[in-house]
Amino acid sequence: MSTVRSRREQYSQATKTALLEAATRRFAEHGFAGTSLEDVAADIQATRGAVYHHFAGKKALFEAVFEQLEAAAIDECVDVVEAATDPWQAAFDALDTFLGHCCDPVYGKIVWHEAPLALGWLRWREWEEQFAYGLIHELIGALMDHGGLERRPLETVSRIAFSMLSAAGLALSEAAEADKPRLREEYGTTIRRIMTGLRVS
Amino acid sequence: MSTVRSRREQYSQATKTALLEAATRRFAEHGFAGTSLEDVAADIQATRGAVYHHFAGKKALFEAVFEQLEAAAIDECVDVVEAATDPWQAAFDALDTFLGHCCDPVYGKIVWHEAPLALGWLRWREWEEQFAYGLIHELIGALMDHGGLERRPLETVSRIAFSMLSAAGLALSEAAEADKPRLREEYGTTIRRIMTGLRVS
DNA sequence: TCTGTGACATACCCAGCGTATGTCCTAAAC
DNA sequence: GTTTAGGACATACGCTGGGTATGTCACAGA
Repeated sequence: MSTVRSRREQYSQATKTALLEAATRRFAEHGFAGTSLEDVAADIQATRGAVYHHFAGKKALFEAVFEQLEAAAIDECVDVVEAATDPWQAAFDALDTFLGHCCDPVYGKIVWHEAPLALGWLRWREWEEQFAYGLIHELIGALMDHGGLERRPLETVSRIAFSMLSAAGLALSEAAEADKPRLREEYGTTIRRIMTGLRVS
Repeated sequence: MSTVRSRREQYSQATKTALLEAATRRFAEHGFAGTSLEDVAADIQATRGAVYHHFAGKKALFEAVFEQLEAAAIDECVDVVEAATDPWQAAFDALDTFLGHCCDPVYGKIVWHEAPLALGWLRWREWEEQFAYGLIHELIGALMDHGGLERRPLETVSRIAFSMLSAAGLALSEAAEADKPRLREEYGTTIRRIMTGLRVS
């Protein structure tokens, strides 16, 4: 997999990684609008030229940060889903894993707080479609097919489910560290209760 | 109520109103970021000086637009709530009124699409707390007290309810005109179904 | 050793917000 | 009727920050 790399290539890769890390910190701390590329570059003793060499622009840099965080989170959710035996357990385990991730301040702030602001709703959902959205679709579809979940328009139900998760993610990401366990519990049980309330058989 | 106004005052008020209207159109069409104060001013044959005379800045102008739209919508919802006889009818009527409002492209775009982007989540929710949020709190509280709605942390339930409305508002505001009736129906029945699923008595 | 190219740095342009200052015109005071 | 104060804008400027065009240097291959 990893071929032998020239020193140049290694340096370049290291720079890109460092930029991503710095950008992640900056975006999480100061938000998208409050972060200038100048600052990000300065954090790794470079200039904006380096940023524009590795990324197409500010948005692209943010998207790279976003994608990295989101991919990690979704991967973990997919794992627990695949490990589950019935659709309800799959959905609830995924929910719990997701809520756990949202307690990470960096993930919460960037994915739920900043991403819609930075990318706009449209691009944000395009990205989410690639990640969470597909999983939600799948989970809810499975619940309707084999879990006795009342059959309703999948798109609408998915959007609503997504919005509930978004509310939880937002709440957790801006909560004080001390409140997170309680909030996580509250959102978890409430969302589970809402879903089971839709069960008809 | 309306005292006699000097001509100057009348002119000034007319300018301010015209600015608000122009800004509403611009923000609805091109979004917050895509609208420059230059354009808004030019629309009424004025300069940015006029904008800065009447409003503290771009955000303040947007907030004025936002407040105007939101106040009108909430007022109408409050009316139907007050006309209702039981808490479930109140909640469902308010929901329906709300969904109706979201079909207005201007309201939908500005309040649900642009406002969070323009103001950030925090300031947005501060505003919403003043409008929708209070009403939702009240409605859900009443449902818990007298409607047999399962008693759960009010704050969390309100946030989740709010997020569902937000999803509906967002979906309706970006839907093609032809899809709106169907979507409105789908979101309405689904949300009602979710709420009744939480009834325990 | 020479040349090409990748990895940046530097320098510049431009949009757009905010602000400081200027101007005109009205309304009131004298 | 003249003066004066202040409101309602217009004009001009500074500054931040994203994007782009160009320059430079080191490394890799011939």
